[in-house]
Amino acid sequence: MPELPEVQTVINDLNEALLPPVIITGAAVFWPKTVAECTPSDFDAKLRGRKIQHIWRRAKYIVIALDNGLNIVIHLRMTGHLLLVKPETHRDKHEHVILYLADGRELRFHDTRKFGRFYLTSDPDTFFANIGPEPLSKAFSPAILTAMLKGKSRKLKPLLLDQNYLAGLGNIYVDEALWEAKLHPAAKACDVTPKEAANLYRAIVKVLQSGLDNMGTTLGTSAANYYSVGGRTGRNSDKLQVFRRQGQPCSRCGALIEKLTVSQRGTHICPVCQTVKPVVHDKRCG
DNA sequence: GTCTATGTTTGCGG
DNA sequence: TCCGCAAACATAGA
Repeated sequence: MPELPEVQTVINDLNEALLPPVIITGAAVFWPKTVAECTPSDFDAKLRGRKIQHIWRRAKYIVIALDNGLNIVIHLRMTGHLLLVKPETHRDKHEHVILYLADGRELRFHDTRKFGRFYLTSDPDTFFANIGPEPLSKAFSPAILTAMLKGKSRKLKPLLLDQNYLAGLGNIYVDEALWEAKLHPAAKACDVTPKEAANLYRAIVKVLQSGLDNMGTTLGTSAANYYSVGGRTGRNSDKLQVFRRQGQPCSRCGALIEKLTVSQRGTHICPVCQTVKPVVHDKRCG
């Protein structure tokens, strides 16, 4: 569910809500698989008494830095949410982890599908060693994207979804960025010209920035959908041009948006704006 | 009731 | 290298 803008919104809300720095007095785990490679009692023992220094993001991971160099790394996967609540709040059956805070509040992890994971690491650099560049950082540019696409025979959609290539994009923002750049999700990476790559770069930055500006994309109203700490929903669904808009007109050309499957993922395109590029090379790239 | 799809990631086999 | 498929789970919607 959450992609870069949603994860960043959660982090922004947490950083605001957890000032001044607060101490974790204990932890409870109700679904052990949520806490990877650590038993519930180990998890509690390692976090007890630690002060939360600050919270930051890498790709779709939330990193909670503690005062002893340990970091809680959280991936929300499809349906994970973090909630900051008063202790008397009834614990929902989908709340699988609770961090007890010294000021009385509780940071709870709610995850209907139980795909979300907590990790503990003292070495974030190693933990994130294989993750691709952050699209909104200086580590990413039109020239870098052009170089990344070069020689790759994969289709654009699975390439952009691959966190080891580029960090933070998921199904929504990939579809939106490809529409924005007028590129077909099934086009081969190596067929993208440098000029098109520059357009794609700008499109990625634009759709992510729109998501951030609107505090994320919330698609429905059920608990399985994205909302930030405190239950706030994002407003970016109003800005979507193709995602789950099949049958509706393209805002650029009026053609009806179509839904297809590319690399086993539901994919939304304007069939007129996003034409499939002809195969330039016979076999491979470069 | 039944069947399908789901915003993520990983691992397997061809 | 790349792709298709399955799995980890639960629920909403048709």
